[in-house]
Amino acid sequence: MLTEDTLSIRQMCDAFEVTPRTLRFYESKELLFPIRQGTKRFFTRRDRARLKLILRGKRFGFSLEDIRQILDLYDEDGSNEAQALKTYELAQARLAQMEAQRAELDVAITELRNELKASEPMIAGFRRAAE
Amino acid sequence: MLTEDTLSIRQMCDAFEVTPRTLRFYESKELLFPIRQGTKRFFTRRDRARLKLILRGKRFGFSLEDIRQILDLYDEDGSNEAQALKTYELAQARLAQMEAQRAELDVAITELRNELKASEPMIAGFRRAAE
DNA sequence: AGAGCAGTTTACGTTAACGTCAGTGTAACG
DNA sequence: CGTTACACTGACGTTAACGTAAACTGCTCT
Repeated sequence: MLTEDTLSIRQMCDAFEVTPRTLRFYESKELLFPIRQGTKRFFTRRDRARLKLILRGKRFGFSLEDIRQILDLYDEDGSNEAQALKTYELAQARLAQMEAQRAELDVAITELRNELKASEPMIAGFRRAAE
Repeated sequence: MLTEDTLSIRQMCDAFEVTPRTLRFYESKELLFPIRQGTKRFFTRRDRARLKLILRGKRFGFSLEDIRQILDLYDEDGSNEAQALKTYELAQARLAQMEAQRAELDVAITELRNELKASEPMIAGFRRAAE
């Protein structure tokens, strides 16, 4: 109970600067698995580790669904071989996706950087379009 | 008239690789102003210039609303230095965002790559065992 | 006249990640 | 026992940028 290494929903919110709604939402999406005593939630250190990774993933712009799948990597439940292999392949696919995304971003950055360096073309471009 | 320098909606779609729905949507959002003859639309060279910028803006990650505002600025008063500056600053801010995003993406890629390296031996073991 | 396009309007559907009530419960404080 | 403080469960609302389906209208060719 109180002596356990768990946090109430409010403590959890304060610790990670998220709303209760967010934590409940993550639970509904099977990203977190707080202990349910009666109706209340108690978040374990495992939940905290997962939330930390969830928030980091979000900062990187990944969807919650992506994150949920990646989280299984960190879970390390090596009990099931087929599952491990599957998550490994998922991670590989995800990595390829990320690298593609980065490549696109690089192109866009380079382009925009050139526009800014030239400074005038883009502005002039908008002028022409509006005449 | 037919001799005018305009394109039908289909010609416009083919030229820019967008759908009719997209062009109608942009018109409803006041990003484009095709001539309406009866019920049909005819896109002028001005529409084409604007669409070109709209698509470029989208590649840079600007929202349609951002783009509309920028285009409108020059509609009302094409020769305002302050407005040009505002556009420039918007682009700069967006570039900074993209660069930050890229940096974070790099970190994520590296981390995920490490995870994959770490689990490779285990996976290899499973593969051998599965033969 | 009929078929067959191309184009049009209207309007509901989609996805993500929660926000925002509304109504109910529970536990502790005074 | 009443009030305050939190927590819980639905469930509808929100934003962006279109997709998609339904039901026309208008032309042209045969």
